[in-house]
Amino acid sequence: MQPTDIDRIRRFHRTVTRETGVMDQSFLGRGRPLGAARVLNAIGRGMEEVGAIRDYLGLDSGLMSRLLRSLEDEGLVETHPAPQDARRRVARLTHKGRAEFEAYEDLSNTRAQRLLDHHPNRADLLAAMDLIASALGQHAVEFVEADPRDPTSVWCLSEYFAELSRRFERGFEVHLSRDPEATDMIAPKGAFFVAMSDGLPIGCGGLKGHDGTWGEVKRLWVSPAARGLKLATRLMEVIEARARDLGMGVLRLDTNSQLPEAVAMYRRLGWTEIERFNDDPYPDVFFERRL
Amino acid sequence: MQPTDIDRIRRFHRTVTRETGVMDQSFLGRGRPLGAARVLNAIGRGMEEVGAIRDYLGLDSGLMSRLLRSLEDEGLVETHPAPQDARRRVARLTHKGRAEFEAYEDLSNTRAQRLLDHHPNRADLLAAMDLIASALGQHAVEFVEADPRDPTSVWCLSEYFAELSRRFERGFEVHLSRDPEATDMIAPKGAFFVAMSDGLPIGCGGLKGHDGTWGEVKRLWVSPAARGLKLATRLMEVIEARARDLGMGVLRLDTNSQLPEAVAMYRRLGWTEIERFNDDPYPDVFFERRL
DNA sequence: AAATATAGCTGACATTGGTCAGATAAATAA
DNA sequence: TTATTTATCTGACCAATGTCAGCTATATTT
Repeated sequence: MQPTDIDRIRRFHRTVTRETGVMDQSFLGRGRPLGAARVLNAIGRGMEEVGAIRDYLGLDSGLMSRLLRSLEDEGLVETHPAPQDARRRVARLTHKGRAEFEAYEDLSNTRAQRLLDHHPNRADLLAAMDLIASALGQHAVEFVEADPRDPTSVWCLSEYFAELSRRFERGFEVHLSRDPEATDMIAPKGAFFVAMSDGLPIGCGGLKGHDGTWGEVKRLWVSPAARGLKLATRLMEVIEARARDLGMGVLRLDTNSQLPEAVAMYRRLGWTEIERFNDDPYPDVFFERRL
Repeated sequence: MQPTDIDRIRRFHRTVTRETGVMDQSFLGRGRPLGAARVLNAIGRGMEEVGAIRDYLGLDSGLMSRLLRSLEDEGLVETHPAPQDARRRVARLTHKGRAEFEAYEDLSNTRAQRLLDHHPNRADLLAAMDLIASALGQHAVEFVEADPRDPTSVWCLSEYFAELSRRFERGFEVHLSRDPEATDMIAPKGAFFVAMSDGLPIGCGGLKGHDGTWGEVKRLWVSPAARGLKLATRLMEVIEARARDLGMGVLRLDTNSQLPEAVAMYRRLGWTEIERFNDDPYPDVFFERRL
């Protein structure tokens, strides 16, 4: 009897649920209830505001307060009133708390590493994980504004260029293309956005400002693992919204007929094809959209 | 900054943990604590013996007993002493319990279906899930003896034949090959095993008995998603153990040089290459092993 | 300034999950 | 037969989690 698609997903779910149970058990080994460990983790991962942690973990305010108190009693966490608003509090790890956080991290990392070591095909396994994480996390994607020179942005851009050089018949060399100056994609002239899914970059897009009169969409990239989830469309919405905020009246972009899914998307989103508006050697299709 | 392999696994883990949390929440929506829902689920999925359920869910005997009692009070479950051993008890769903179980199943199925509907590439997504589930569940694989004519066995065999016809230059047609009579792969003459991972078949292997004097390994197949995890080796161990139990003094098998990983495995396991011992048109490599 | 809203804390309480030491009844060994 | 082992159940207990109403201090609105 052939397993149905649903059977396969359910089996996946069962396996993975068991796995997270094992992980939780190993966390308990550090002598702290799971709730407290989760709060410690959230703080260690950079969440500072008590309210933000509460929302992220879905905790009742009373429970949150008590967990925080127990971490303070252990000497792992310090809380202070937020400078701008003394009703709110920010939590920070002490030295000891940082060490404890790292111990939990080690548990997770070791487990991840062992999985990797026991699998014959890392690349496929990781690609599978990226694909699933993107599919499951598609509603939790955050569009973060970033400096295009940040390491994360640079990584996205390098993936983007690598993809172009794979897909263009004649290859792609970024120095031959009109490489927008980073400062043109930074406020107040423009902007650059990275799509983050659970802390991992899975897409990016830039808005290059042209003397305040018009803007250009550049460097729109979505990780292969996240394609088909309408992420590019959502990135475009973010970029257009920003262009409107910056008072731009028109947006343009260039692309290439060797990227047919991109061309199709711009058409679908209501962009109109126009004449060539630059002398970049790579693009051969040009679009415009009035805001 | 490039995400490391560990980053990618951890992100996967976070996403999937959130997902299971959501699932658990939706289970709570039926007004029953998670523990009780899990027991109901185990029974619905065919686990009957109280002890087996307890082991599967990792519950303390006292807690198990109380959860079972609460399900009985709700009229969802009936327990009876086991016929062979009246100390043990078997639990069965009542009509009402069956309906409640189905309601939980619907929740899971609906969620799975929605994921499927929202993804552009079902085949890749499912393959990714199979790959990960096999990697994570590799230590929980069960080798179940089955009739080779069972639907599950038939499905494995059809996958096996499909693979052969893809990989053999001249294709493969089962009726041209020496198709062992199913009864030769059933006790007491032989055996057929299916490797089950969380309820899904991911591999199989048969032992064909030849008049009690010697045995032949047939139909050794491992699902593509589970390759590289030494599953074939473990299947071979199970088959050899059974051959010994059946008093066979020697095992033989035939294979094909177009399946180099299989040939390499037999060599690695200490099998010795021998002369052709049958007139099957497909194999061109023959092995033997004394027990 | 007074009223209102917000963020977090505290105490009281219920539920759930988990543990343990017997109790009971049936099976098995001596 | 009697003693021992096994499978489950019961009662007592505890820690963790979750919920709620009210409290305090600060910010915001009127």
